[in-house]
Amino acid sequence: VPISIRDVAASAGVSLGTVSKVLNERAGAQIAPETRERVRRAARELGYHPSAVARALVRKQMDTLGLVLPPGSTSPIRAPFFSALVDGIFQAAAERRQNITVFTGHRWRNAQESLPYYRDGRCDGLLLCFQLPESDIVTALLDARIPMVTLNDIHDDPRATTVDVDNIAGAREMTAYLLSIGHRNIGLICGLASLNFVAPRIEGYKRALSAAGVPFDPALVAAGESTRRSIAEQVDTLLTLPIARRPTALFCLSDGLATDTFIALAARGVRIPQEISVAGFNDDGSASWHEPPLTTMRQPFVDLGERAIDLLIERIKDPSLPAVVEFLKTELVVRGSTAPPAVTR
Amino acid sequence: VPISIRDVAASAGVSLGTVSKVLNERAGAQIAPETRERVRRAARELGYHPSAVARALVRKQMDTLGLVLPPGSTSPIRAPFFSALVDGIFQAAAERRQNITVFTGHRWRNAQESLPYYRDGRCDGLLLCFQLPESDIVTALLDARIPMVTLNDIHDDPRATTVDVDNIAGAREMTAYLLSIGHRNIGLICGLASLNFVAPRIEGYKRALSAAGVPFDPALVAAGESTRRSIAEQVDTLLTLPIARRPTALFCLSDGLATDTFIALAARGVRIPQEISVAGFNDDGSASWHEPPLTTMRQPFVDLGERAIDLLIERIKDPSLPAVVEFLKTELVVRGSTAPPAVTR
DNA sequence: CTGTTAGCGCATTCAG
DNA sequence: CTGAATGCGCTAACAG
Repeated sequence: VPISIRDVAASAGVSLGTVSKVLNERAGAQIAPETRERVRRAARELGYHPSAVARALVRKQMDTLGLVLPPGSTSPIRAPFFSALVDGIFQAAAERRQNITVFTGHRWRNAQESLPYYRDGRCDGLLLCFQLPESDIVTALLDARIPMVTLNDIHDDPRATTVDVDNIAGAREMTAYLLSIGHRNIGLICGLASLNFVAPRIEGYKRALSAAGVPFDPALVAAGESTRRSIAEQVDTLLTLPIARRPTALFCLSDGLATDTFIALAARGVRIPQEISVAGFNDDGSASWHEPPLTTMRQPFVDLGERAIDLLIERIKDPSLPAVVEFLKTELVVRGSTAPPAVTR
Repeated sequence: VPISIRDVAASAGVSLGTVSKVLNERAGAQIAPETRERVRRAARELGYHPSAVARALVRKQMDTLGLVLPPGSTSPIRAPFFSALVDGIFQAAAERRQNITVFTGHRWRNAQESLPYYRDGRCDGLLLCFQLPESDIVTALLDARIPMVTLNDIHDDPRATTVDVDNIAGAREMTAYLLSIGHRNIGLICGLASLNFVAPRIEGYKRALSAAGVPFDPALVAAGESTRRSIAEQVDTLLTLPIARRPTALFCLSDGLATDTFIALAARGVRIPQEISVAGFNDDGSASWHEPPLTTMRQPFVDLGERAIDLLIERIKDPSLPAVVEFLKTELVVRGSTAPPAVTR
C-alpha cells in the first residue's frame, strides 16, 4: 500500500502543502516548531517516503546522471580502465547525492535512435565515455542541448565540455623517465591507433625525445589492433628490428596493451626488466597484478569523476555556461618492470 | 523548449488522448489509419519524445532496475569479478529494454537509511550483489515488499529469490579434475572465509575428496583475509607443511585469490605449474592475463544477469510470485597453470 | 504561520 | 473511431 503525502497530511491534521514544506526544509519557509514535529512524526509512523518520480515531474529534475559507455560488443566495462573510471564516477556521484543510470550503448545503432532515450527526462545530463571519436552522437547531443560532459575524449566540437588527463604531458614524462635511466631506443606499442588516447601520447613521446636530443625513429612505433594477437605481432615487429635500432624499452600506451605485451614477451622467453623494460599508462589496477609489477602513469580516476560530475551539475543548473576543457595531471608510478638497459649491447 | 504531447495534438488537429493512443500502439485501440499517420508525422516533425517521468507517474513503472553493489570502500566494481557480473547484467538489461541505475552503497550506513532511496519509485525493483551476508538490508527490503533478486548470495530468508552458480558442484568438479591428473594433496586458498562463496566451495572440495577416497586434511585449508599480504601468508602456511602433507596443487577459491597466489609464488621462486599447480574459480577475465594462463571454473555471467533480470521482471509484474532459488552450471576451463604433479616427491 | 489552488506531462476511463 | 475529463503524487505560488 503506497502511502502518499496526503495520508501524512491527514494523519498530522495539516494541509498537503505544509507537509511538503516541512519535509523539504525549504529555505524561508516559516513553520511552527510544534507543527513541524507533528508532521515529522506522522511521516515517520506511516513510513512515508516521497515519490522521486512525482517530484521530478514538477521540478523537472531527477538528480540522476546518465553514464554512456562506448557501443560495441567488446564489453568495455570489463576492461580494468573503464572499471576504474566508472568506479571514480560512482564515488563522486554518491558524494553529491546524484544517481547514475548506465547506458551501455549496445542497443543504440546511431544518434537518431539513441537520442530519445537520453532526453526522456530520466536523467538531467549525460556523462560520455567513449574510446573512439563518436562525432555523430556527440554532435547530435550538443544540437539537442542536452547538458553533457565528455570524459577522456577530446572532441573537436568547441561546444563540448571535457575533462581528461594531460596525455601529452604524461607520455612526455614517462618517456623522459625511460630516457633518464639510460634507454635510447624506446619502442611504442600503440594498439588500435584510432583510439582517442593514442595520438596525444605519441605526441608526448616525440616531445620528450626531441627535448633530449634523441632522434625520432618511426620504425619504433608499432600499431595495429588492440587484440592480443595483434599486440604480439607489434611486439615481434619491434623485437626483430636490426640490433642497433632494436628497443631496450617498450612504452605501451595503456596498461591493457602492457598486459598483452607481457604475455607476448613471456611466450618468447624475454625477461622483464632484465632484457627489456616495459611501461604502461593508466595504472588501472591491472598494473599491480603483473609480475613484475608494471611501471605506469597513474590517472586520477576519482578526480576525473569528480570534475566531470561537478562540471555537469553546473551546466545542468545553468545551461548557458561556456564549454571548458580541463586537463588533470597524471603521476608516474615506478615499479619493477623498468630498469636501465643491459650494458652489453 | 520542451515539447509535450499537447503540442503534437494541436499540430495534428486531434485530441491529446488520441495522440497517446497512436504513439503507444495500445492493443484494441482503433484508430483511423489516416489520423494515425497525421499524428505520427506531427510527432516526428516536432521532434516529440514522451517524458519517461510523467509516464512513470501514471503507470507506476519506470522500466528501471536498481543495481545494489556491496558497501565498503573497497571499490568492488573495480574487481574483475564484479565487472564481469555487472557487465552481464547490463547486457541482459539492454536486451529487455530496462535501464539500470547503480547504487554503490558507499553512502548508506544501514538498512534504515538506505531504504527510502530504494523505494522512491526511481526503480521498479532491485538486483542485489553482495559478497558478505547483509542480512539486515535484505530483511528490511523483503519486509518493505520491494521486488528484488539476490545475485550470488544465497540468503537464509526463504522469501528471497536468488540466482547463483552451483558452487558446490563447481568446486567438486575442479577438485575432481585436480585429483584426476594425479594430485592428492590439494591446498585451498580461501581468503576471507566469511565471503558468501567460500563455504559452499569448501563443501564441494570435501565431497570430491570423499568420492575419491582421499582423506580430508584440515591443514590444507588456508584462510585469513583477502588482502595480498594475507594471501601470501596463506600460501606460506601451505608451502611450509611437512613434505608428506605439502600440497602439489593450490585451489584458490576465486580468480582474485589466484592472482595474489601467483604473485606470492613468484616472489618465492616457485614455478607454475612445474613445481605447483594453481587453479582459480570464476574466469572473470583476469584469468587469461596470467602467465601461465589460469585454469579455472567459468561462471556464466551473462546467463546469471539474464536469469536475475527475468526473475525480477516477473516479480515486478506479479509480486505474489513465490521465491525461487536457481543454480546455474559452471564450466571447467583448463589452461596452463595446472599440470600433473612432479613425479619426484 | 498555514491552507488552497494550479498545474508538471501523460494514460486512461467514459461519453459521444 | 475520437474527444473530454480525471488524476498519478508532488511542489510552488498565492492567499488568507
